[in-house]
Amino acid sequence: MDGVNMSSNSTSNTSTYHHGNLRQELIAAALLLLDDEGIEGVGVRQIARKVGVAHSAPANHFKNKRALFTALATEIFRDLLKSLKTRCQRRPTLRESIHDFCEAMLAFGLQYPNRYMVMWRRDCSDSNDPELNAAMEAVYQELLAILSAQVKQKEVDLESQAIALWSLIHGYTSLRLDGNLSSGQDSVAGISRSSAIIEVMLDGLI
Amino acid sequence: MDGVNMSSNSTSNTSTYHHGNLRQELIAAALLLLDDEGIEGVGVRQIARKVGVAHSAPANHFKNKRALFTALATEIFRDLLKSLKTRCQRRPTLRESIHDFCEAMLAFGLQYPNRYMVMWRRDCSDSNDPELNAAMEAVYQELLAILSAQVKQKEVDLESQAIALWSLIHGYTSLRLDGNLSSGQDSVAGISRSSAIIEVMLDGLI
DNA sequence: ATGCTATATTGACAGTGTCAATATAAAGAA
DNA sequence: TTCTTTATATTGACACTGTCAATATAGCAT
Repeated sequence: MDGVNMSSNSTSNTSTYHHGNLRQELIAAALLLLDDEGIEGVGVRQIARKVGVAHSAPANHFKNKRALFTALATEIFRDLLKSLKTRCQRRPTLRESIHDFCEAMLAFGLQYPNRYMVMWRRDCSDSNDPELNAAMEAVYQELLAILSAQVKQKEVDLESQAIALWSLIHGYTSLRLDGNLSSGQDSVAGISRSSAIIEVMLDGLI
Repeated sequence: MDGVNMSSNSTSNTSTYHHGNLRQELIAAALLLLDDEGIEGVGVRQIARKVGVAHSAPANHFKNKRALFTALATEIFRDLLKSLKTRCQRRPTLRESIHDFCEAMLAFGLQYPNRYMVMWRRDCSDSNDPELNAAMEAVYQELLAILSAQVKQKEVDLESQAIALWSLIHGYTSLRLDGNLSSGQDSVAGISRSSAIIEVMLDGLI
């Protein structure tokens, strides 16, 4: 209640008491571990070991492993959004905008496959966490904004079109990352498979 | 206490030392456990406990936990295929056939959410297992058969159309099961959301 | 019967997440 | 200053887990 300095960190403050800011370092270490060893490699003790603190130190910053994964997923969603915003400048046609968005999403998944999977693994994180939900919603809203700016009105409502596109790109990326598409299916006739399936969505199946 | 003959296994069905078809019972128990407690609840010891055998008995039938999940996922894929085959009789129009297929897939996911997730979790199972891959491929081929029977030739090749549809339904189902679609989005204007997004795919976005 | 092999049990080991008790460092009040 | 309170870190324990090695048992072929 001192009220002198109100410019900094009125909300998310991880103050520097003992270790500096352990919370941030824990998440950074978790990200490294995630990239290197996969989801299985991300454990409370493992992370603590990596940072160089006692095995139970993380408990001060994260109630439990689930809370840690929740923070991790939130961070990743925010990174994804940043990546989308920089890679998808506004384009003249809706077709190009959609292609950009989808390609950017897929690119993020291919670059950080484990991060991508963690984002959607709600069994690892707290499904009801407001910050996590907000971070995910922000990404979806980015797509919705593209559509609502230029989409033509059809018999199917806008929201359904957004969800369809959202499902398509997420489904394709997931299948790719999980290795559930036969190899050699990544491209066809010189163009990438992702471009092709977006074309299907744009022009219709029949 | 000693002296009493406790060799008479008073418990269950076949009280033989050698269990007969333990492998099958282990998978059955794993399925129950999966439905009830989620993926986290499926453990080697837990399953053994459920069946009533020693904690290390499963090792004779499954090299390790990953092998167990591989067999489990294979079984689930086969169940899904059976379910698809019975629910999707051949329909007069391609539009109806596709709707049937997608609705059946979604229905399976909604009925057995944990089973659905295990199917695609390649980090739990052995990605290179030929039986597992064959079981998955068989489901995909079912969709491909529907398309190739009736689809009109367009500028985009058939395989891309199949992958697009495959991605769409899998993506939508995953989003639903992971709770990543805001509630109240399950239907719109009286028809199910899944029907709406399939319409988007069929007719095209723009 | 005697082996042989498949299968089941037991016990151990290293690893995990989480909790309770304790220690220490920093911030605030006297 | 000194004292107190609070926030953070450590230690040790507990009940788990998956996996391995050694052992026991059952069933089958010879």
